[in-house]
Amino acid sequence: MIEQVIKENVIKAILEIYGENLDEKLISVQQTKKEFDGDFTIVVFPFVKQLKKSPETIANEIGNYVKENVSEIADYNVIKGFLNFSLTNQFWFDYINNNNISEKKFRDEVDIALFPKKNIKHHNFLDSDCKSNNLFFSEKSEDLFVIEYSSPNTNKPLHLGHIRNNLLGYSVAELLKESGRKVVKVNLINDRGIHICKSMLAWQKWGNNETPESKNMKGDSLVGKYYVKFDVEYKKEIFSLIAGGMGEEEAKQKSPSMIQAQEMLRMWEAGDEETIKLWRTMNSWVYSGFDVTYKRMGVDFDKLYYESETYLLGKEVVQKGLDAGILTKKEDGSVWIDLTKEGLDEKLLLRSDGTSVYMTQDIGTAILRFNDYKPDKFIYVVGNEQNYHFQVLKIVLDKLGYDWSDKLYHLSYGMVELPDGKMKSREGTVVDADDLIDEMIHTAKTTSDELGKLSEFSEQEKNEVHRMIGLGALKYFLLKVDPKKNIVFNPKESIDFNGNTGPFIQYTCVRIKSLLRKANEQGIDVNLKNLSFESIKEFKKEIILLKKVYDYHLVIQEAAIQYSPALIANYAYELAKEFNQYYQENPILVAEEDERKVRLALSKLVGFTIEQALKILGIEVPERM
RNA sequence: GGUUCUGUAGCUCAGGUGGAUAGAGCAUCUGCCUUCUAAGCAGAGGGUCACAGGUUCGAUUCCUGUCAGAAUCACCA
Repeated sequence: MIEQVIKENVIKAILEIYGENLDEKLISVQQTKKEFDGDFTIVVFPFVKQLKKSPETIANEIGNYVKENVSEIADYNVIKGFLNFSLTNQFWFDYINNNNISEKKFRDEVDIALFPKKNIKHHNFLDSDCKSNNLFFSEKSEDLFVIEYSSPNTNKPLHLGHIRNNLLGYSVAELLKESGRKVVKVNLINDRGIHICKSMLAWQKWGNNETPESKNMKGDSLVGKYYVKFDVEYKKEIFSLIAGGMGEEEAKQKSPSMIQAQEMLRMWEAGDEETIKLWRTMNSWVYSGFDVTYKRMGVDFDKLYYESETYLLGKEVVQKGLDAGILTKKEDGSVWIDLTKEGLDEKLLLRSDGTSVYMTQDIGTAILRFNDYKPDKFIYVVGNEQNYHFQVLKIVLDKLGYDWSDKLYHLSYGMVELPDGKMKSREGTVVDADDLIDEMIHTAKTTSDELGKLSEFSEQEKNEVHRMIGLGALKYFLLKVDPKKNIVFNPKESIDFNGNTGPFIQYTCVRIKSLLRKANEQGIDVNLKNLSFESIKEFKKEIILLKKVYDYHLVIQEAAIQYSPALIANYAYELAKEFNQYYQENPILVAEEDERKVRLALSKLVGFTIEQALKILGIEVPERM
């Protein structure tokens, strides 16, 4: 790392020139802003107090020393208190030449991940070389991360909010892997509970034995239809009870449908055969629907947990806590934990009828998962509407004596809202996941057909490209935003395909692939090794691009620490934009031989880096578009 | 009311650990395809970084307060 070298030499300079030991924390090496000459900058203001000279003098004296002592430094300049260093071209030449070590294992992995369909002919960035230890691999960390995401309820189809969750979870997992951590992706399926009973009850009462086959409907949609139906009938009942003179709270409790749903939950927890059978059937419909949607989104899991298999453990633990006097039982039989000392309220852990609630189940699954993996960190990708829930969960586990509770991390993300507010499943104001994906792919197809660049492709190949672009646009749209911020999605304005978008970045990558393909056809060697730089006079724009590539591993580490794919998305965009400028201004294939080799090598390196970044976002790059 | 989060161009968003003249995209306007993919490039206009204090050589960034918005505080999940 050249930054470290500069830093160390600044310290040495200060020691030798001024005889002072400078606190390392005062030195920050940052990239020089574009408007100024140089590659890396030291801000000397923090040294002024200790060294008792003017900023300009200090900067010049340090600059001179470092230039003399570090061979990679070509020159320096001083503007006010800013000391700007320029690196030698040789440094960047070496950088390209040294970053082309062949890594077959890596090549195979990426090849399979990126190009599962071998029938499309493609140029692969990795087919010769292009992976380096110091550029793309960071130090291996032994930390094991368990990341839970998706966590669907099996009573309704997935909507746009779930898409954000799934993409975020998948992407953070990929990001952590790329940063050198070990990752296990898990999905906790909320397959039981009062909400599931609601759709079961509605289907039983009004379903006329409909099945996904008989209605030719996706299973999750069919079940979701009955979840909505329950709510409609429930509201009607409350309305008529209130009209009969009952108070609203009482009406909510005494509505026949609600009482029946609660009874069904009791039956379920008691293991009633018929209830369990219905539950199995309807859940299986939902799972086959989810499978389709997960596949389209391109997300996957290493391990599935079902709440129906973990909630009993939660109940057991709660009982133990009760015996130990940590929890309290009220007269009606309900079990609570008192968190008033922590500045929170009392929290219910078991209902008066003995059935378990959300918190009970989460206690159970947390313990089970810890025992399964003994991870260094648990990440829960769950919306910010549950901030309070996770705050409580950590405290409850801690109180119950689980000292690993501080390993839980709630990766809280913002809601996806419509222009007029929140999406609500029960009221039908949701953007359905399958519908939206269809729309995105359709828009990609329309645009693509207008441009007409895929005329040589078969229908099947075209569809594959449209799928990649439509999903690329959707994924980038959702992932480029800081996770904790809310996203407003306006269904009337379609998601962009131009500008700061997924397709823009994909397009840049496709252009590079095209270049390399043409070079290949013309018999031009695109091997990056042993490049000759002697005949190259101007290398300025190339350095700007290389600096961006050089940033890749820094961005990965920072993004991993922050659990933020948004940083990767923005990086990919900046790199793509930078390359497009370069591409526009500099002929590559028709350049003179040495220059052509260097430019191709650089293009290849950039293309590879962009594709890597997009892979972390779950975005694929087609061969043409 | 308590807790947490957000507030940057008309709109959607970037702005590591405080640093130089706050950046992109969309939208509006102007140029660039007989040369490697124009889903592109170049340029113009557009800002009291919500507001007020504080910390210091320096604050969009850190601290406090105010205002505005969101989430949550359920025998829903």
